[in-house]
Amino acid sequence: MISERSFEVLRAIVQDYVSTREPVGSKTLIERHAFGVSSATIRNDMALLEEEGLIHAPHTSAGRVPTDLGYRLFVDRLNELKQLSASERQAMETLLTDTVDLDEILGRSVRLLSRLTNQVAMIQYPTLGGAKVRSVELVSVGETRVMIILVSDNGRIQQHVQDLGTELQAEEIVKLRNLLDSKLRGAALVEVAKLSADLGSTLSPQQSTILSNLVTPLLELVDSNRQDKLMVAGTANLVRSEGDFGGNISSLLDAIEEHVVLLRLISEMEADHDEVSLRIGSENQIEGLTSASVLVTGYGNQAQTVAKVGVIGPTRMDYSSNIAAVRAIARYLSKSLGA
Amino acid sequence: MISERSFEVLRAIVQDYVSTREPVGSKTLIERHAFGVSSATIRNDMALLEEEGLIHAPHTSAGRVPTDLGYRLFVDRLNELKQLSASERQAMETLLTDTVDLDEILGRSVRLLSRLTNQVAMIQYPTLGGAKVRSVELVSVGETRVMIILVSDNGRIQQHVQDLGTELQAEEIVKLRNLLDSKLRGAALVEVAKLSADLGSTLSPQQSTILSNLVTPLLELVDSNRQDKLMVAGTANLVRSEGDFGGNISSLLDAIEEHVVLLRLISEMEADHDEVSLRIGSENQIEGLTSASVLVTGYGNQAQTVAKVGVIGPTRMDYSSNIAAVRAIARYLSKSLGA
DNA sequence: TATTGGCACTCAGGGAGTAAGAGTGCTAAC
DNA sequence: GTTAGCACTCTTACTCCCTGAGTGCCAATA
Repeated sequence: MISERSFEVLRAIVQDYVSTREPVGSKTLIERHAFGVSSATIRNDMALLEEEGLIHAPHTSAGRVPTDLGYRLFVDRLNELKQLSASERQAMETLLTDTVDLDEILGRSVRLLSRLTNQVAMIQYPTLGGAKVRSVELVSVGETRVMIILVSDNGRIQQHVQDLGTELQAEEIVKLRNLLDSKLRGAALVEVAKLSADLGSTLSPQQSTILSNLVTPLLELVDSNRQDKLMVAGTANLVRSEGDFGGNISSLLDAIEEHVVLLRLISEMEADHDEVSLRIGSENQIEGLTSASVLVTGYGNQAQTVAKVGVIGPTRMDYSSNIAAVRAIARYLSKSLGA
Repeated sequence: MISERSFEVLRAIVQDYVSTREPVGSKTLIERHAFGVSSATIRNDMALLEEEGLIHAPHTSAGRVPTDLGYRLFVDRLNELKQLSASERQAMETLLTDTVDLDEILGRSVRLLSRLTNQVAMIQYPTLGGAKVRSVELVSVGETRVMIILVSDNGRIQQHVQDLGTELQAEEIVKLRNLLDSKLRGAALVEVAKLSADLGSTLSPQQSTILSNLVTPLLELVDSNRQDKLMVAGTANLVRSEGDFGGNISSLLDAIEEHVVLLRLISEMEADHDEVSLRIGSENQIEGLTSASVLVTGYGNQAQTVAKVGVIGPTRMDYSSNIAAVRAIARYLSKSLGA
């Protein structure tokens, strides 16, 4: 419907507004961008864009600001992405070296992402997805307590300490461990619940009650993988762009601290490997996020999306750079986890 | 030096300013508090307080605001602390039930504390202090990687995954585990480094290189307990009281996200069990925190301080309530960890 | 000596009025 | 379809002024 030049005008408006933070008018537009036409022509285009709901004037005598819809169109037609700068690549490389610990990797990654984008960055802990059980371990942890360790083949390790009420002999623990491990090893995590049901046929009544005391937390471990954790960094960036929100930052910060809410949102957003999913402003129905944009992509090992990385910021953000940065971090994370 | 009534005036100023957020003048003061004297007398007292550097007038025709020194004196003479309200007690009770997981306990506690105080709350992960090794475990985690688990007698469990480069037989792992466990079990964490030195005399050269590959991360585990972790909640509260800072919130948020800085600060502050340590405004030399107050107390099991809990907020905060809340949470944490 | 009433003085904050400037929409001409 | 021109609309910043809260000081009082 809208002409090619009109779209170029939209793009210019988005770019200028993002960099200057000020409504952009027809005159400044032709000064900065070499359209071959006069300001009057641009004005006509702008009127059209406004009619389409893509831009909007805060007041009569002001320039125009992109609407959520405008950003959306801009992003959808975004073809060339910014490259990371040399120093940014450098930072990535430094990050890549050493670090084996999952927490460490994720922690460094969020911080880097938030610095790269100047936004709030978040990384979802890898979920088990279609992962399999690599091994189950039981370890005595003093008195009546036992630590259950679940190792899955995506490298994630989870543990839980369970109080069994009665003291166990070392041999008993070994026996139970062997039983659990042999039954569950190699099974998909999804199947663990089913498999655990028909265990313990060969055990004494006492032992089987103990076993059931162990299985319950084990299932919770598996399950806690779905309602998993989130790591966030760079909230200070939010305050810096406070003006871009309606001063509603505190509710936004609340929403961000409520990891549960974010996780739900994130998991709703479909983003396969190397694809980016984006919710702009009012596209988010979640309270507190309606004037923010959420940008995520998936990461994970071996072609299988395991979790999401992304940023949260004002709708007025540099989508192009941010998408590039989020992708880069996602690729890096995938590589790290693949190892 | 200053008279009893003058101090009462200071106290009234602090209280009024904290609750109204506005400089308080002599007239409003006698209206709200029943001093038996006239406003002129109060003015004389105020002049005295100002001379002492305890209060300060933002401008000539405004009321007075407490200085950092004023808050300090107020706090030092604070004798009656506010009680927690019934609903607050209720929240604590609810928190007390169930929950075994350390992360869970700490997580709930920070959130509760931040809600109780309307400030940024923080909890330092329990350090090992004088803790002892309860057991050391080695668990194979696929291919060439091994998980090292260190269980200490304060209930803390730490693990690390180490890539050994070569694949190990199950029996070898058991053997190494037994060796490590027998040597280190019961030892104070501080001694681990020394004890680890004279291990492996009975092993083949190949095995002893593997062993040293295991000991290194083990020592790091012990050591990582010193530069330990921090959990923070309620940063949104900061934004809400933005006006109380010089609009410098973003640098403050940065400082808060830099857990390392906070940890250093916290560890400098001496706060034994049930004692509260407080830095008011400029008493903090750390950049970004100079207009904030940091309030911490210790918590831990068996009469031994293990780590700190506290809040960060504007110097204009309700010290009395906050101290009460921080103490209550600390007591709760101590109780939970004692179990 | 401590307290008080009185009074002149100061100054931030809140309108009201004004001028400048940016930007628009419209129309008529190219 | 594009452009120049123009009248019109608002925001923003600035100035001026006024009001009210609050002070400091002084002389009188108990």
